[in-house]
Amino acid sequence: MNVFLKNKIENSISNFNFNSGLSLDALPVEEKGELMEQSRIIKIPRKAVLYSEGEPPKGIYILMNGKIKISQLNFDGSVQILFIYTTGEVFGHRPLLGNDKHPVTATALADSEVVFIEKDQFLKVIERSPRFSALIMQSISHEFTILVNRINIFAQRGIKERLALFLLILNETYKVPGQMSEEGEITINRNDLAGYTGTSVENLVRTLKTFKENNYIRTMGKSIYITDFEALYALSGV
Amino acid sequence: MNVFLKNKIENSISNFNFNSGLSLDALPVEEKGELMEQSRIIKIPRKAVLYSEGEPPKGIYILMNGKIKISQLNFDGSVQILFIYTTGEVFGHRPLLGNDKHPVTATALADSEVVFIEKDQFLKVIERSPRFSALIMQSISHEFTILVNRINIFAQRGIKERLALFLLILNETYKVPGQMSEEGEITINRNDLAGYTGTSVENLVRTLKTFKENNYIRTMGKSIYITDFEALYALSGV
DNA sequence: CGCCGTATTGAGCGCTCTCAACGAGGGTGG
DNA sequence: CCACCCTCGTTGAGAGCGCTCAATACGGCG
Repeated sequence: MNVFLKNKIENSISNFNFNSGLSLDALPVEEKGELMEQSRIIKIPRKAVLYSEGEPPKGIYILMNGKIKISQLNFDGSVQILFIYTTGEVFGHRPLLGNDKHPVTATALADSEVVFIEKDQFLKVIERSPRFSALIMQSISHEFTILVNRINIFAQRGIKERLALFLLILNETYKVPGQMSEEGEITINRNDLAGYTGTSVENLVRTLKTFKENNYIRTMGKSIYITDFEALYALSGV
Repeated sequence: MNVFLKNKIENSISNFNFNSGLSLDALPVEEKGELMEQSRIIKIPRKAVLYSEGEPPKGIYILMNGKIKISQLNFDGSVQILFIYTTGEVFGHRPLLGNDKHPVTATALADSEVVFIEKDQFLKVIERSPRFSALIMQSISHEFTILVNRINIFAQRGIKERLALFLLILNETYKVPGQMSEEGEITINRNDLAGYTGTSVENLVRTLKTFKENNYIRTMGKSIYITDFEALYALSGV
């Protein structure tokens, strides 16, 4: 894939996904140190729940390695996956700041490790550091924009288009950082992918099949690899 | 409608709508004064556009009276309405803080007046006031939660359910503040209501018709009045 | 080998969309 | 004042998409 197209696609995708929206790397050393001094590491095995919908938030989390899915349960029992976080991403801070209970459930998709920072510690550092406040406002505002874009996708596009877009997003999520290849191994299972796309498993499988027949993707076991980025990009209509 | 039920419904609806999410009333007098000193009032006649998708944000707006719709255009020409702002609401601050271009277009649904505050002035006050920063972080974080809930709605529910929910939201938007009656006159036209619900005009009309036949709503001319809040609430499944 | 969770395929139905036509109401110009 | 037009709302018919239910493969693990 030529580099111009690659950039164009990544650029568009970034309007619908906020991997590393909030990075503590941009923080001055003092604030970062202060945050980290009370932190501890939590291990979450695959399928374990980090927090559940309805719980009061206890602190914020930074994902060190693994994958965490953020999902919401419907009254009818169906599950919608909203985000999948990967290494380096910060989460759990928004309900803390907004005085909400957790609106979502966080579950490990793979064995994961997170750094946990206590609510009080986090709020204390924020209060003292305008720099940190500004960083958070910037990140959440940007993420707000991204969610608005997503609502549009869900309200207006069919499953083919949505899946095309989410595969491109997942490729970003699953590709190995620092590696030149733009192709990631998407290891999410069909049920979760259906919940992410907002459809049933059967429909998801059928759509994947047509993508395979068109050589947009290929599969090995349960893993999915994108073979034609441009086609998916065109299909997603973004 | 008994007061217990009314509260339950309003409470649930507030998870999907953020009327008055950010209110400057909670600001200390000095900050508010500083913000307002450079402000000016802009009149926007019905159907006029306040700002368009893709423009760089110039400042923030406080709606004094009227109604402003926030919409996004799709590549296929369809329009999704995301919010409808009413008196007292603040908007346009998020792209400013997130360094984004406007992701949406703001159009007057009725003759409106807004207070406009310059970008620089707004950012200056924020920088100086941790109190203001905290207020904004709280508001945007909460709004983020609401958008997450909405994505779920669009991804998982059919048109009947969505329309039931949005009618309840619009009732809050259109009811006269301070008036005891919980019933508002929803004056939005069919095309906009379809764009808000995320469906076609024809489908919208049909769904409205079944609501009328079930006595959930009644219409007078183009206005819609809710007659059975409980039924719509149950239907919305929230 | 049998079990269980996951993936895939098939069939049929219902919902939603699109295209098309018609109706109602308001405004304008003759 | 009336005829016309334009916008908005409503109704009908047919096609296609996406859902559910049901059955069948597949693969790891005891």
